[in-house]
Amino acid sequence: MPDTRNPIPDSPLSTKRDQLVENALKLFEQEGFHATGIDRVLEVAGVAKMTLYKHFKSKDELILAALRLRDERWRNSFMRSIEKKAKTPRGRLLALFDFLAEWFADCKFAGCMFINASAEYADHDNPIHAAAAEHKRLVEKYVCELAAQAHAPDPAALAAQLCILMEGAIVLTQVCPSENRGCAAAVAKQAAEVLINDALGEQAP
Amino acid sequence: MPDTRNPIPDSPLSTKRDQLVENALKLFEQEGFHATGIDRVLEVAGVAKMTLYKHFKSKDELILAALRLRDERWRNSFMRSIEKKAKTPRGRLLALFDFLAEWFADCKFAGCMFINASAEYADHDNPIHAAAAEHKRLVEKYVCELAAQAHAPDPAALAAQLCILMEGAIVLTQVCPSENRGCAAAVAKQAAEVLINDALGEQAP
DNA sequence: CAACAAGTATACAGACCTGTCTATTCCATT
DNA sequence: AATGGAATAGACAGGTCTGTATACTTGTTG
Repeated sequence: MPDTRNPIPDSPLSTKRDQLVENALKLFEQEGFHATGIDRVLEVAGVAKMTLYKHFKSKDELILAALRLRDERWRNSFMRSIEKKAKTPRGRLLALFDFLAEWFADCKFAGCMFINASAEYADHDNPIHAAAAEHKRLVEKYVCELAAQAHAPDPAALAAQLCILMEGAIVLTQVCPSENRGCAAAVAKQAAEVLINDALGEQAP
Repeated sequence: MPDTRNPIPDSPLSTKRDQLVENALKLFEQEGFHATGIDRVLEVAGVAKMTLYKHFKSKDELILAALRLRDERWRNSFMRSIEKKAKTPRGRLLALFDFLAEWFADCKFAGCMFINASAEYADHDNPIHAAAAEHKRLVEKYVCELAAQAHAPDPAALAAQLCILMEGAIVLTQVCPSENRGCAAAVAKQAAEVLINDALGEQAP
């Protein structure tokens, strides 16, 4: 089998498949899933249609690949950022919301791709919707681990509360981008502080 | 001008226009906006295509009409329910989440139509997106009034926190419908209790 | 009865969509 | 030089979408 990768092996766009997923990800995020046609993806990626259908069975498969890439990247960036921002478990629970603030400040912020996917593919049995649910589950699992490290008496309960705050901040920033909405992350962080104090006790370790 | 309304005047479906908006509302909510074609709406509503385009300039206008109806109905039901559930301002702030729990329990719950609209029409200048933002603004305004009646020192801040909790519960219930997700409203209510106590002081009036 | 407003049925234009097919080119390895 | 895998361009099928045009029916009002 010949090496068909481009001159820089292991570079992010080393294969046609990667180019497709990469550009599909951007377009689906910015424009939506139904609103982004296959032809638009091909045009932006600079790839022929037959190449797409050699790598993916259908548009839905491409969407799933884009969501998988997004999930992997987002959670990696999320966890690395949190762990860099604070060293104590309690500090990290608060840092969740600093991460959100930075994300929202990106001028290309277009909401959470997984929430958007759930909205467009409402059927819960749809693999796309299922992928979105799995992403949220994994995020909550990580937050739950942080809560456990902070010795919360009921880590799952605290994690559930904090995740609800996170999702709420994401949604309000997406729906109401202007107004005083830039501060949704800050508001959520203040609320989180109260909830964390309530769960862990005021004296922070 | 002749009275072309059906025999029962002021009934919910007294005009063809009402039939269109009513059925469009249901379909857009259950299936999504892009995924619901005009023809499907016409079929379900039992109305001819020309009639639709006599009443609405475009599909987007129909979507806007459906969203306006939804906003009016949802907020009415929301406010009436809250005010029935509790008599004290503090109790009403908590009752927000009982309303959500009932909403989520509906087997046809398909998330918040306005969040979904924002996802499908990402451009903030799009009138559909703007209508969604306005809806959220009005909801928050109402919550803010409740917070003021409860004598919160900073009603806007408390309302912002509670609204973030509400949106988070809505989104998580939509994205992760199964699992232990039915309890998102209950988790949010517990968090709200802590936040309300923190804002108002423990002794409830 | 005549006029008119509202709605209907149906066909159609034109665009766009996903997915398939074919014939060709490129290029690395053998 | 020959082989064969990967990608290409481009046409195309078959469907769906929005929106328009036309001709017809119905029922009410004056």
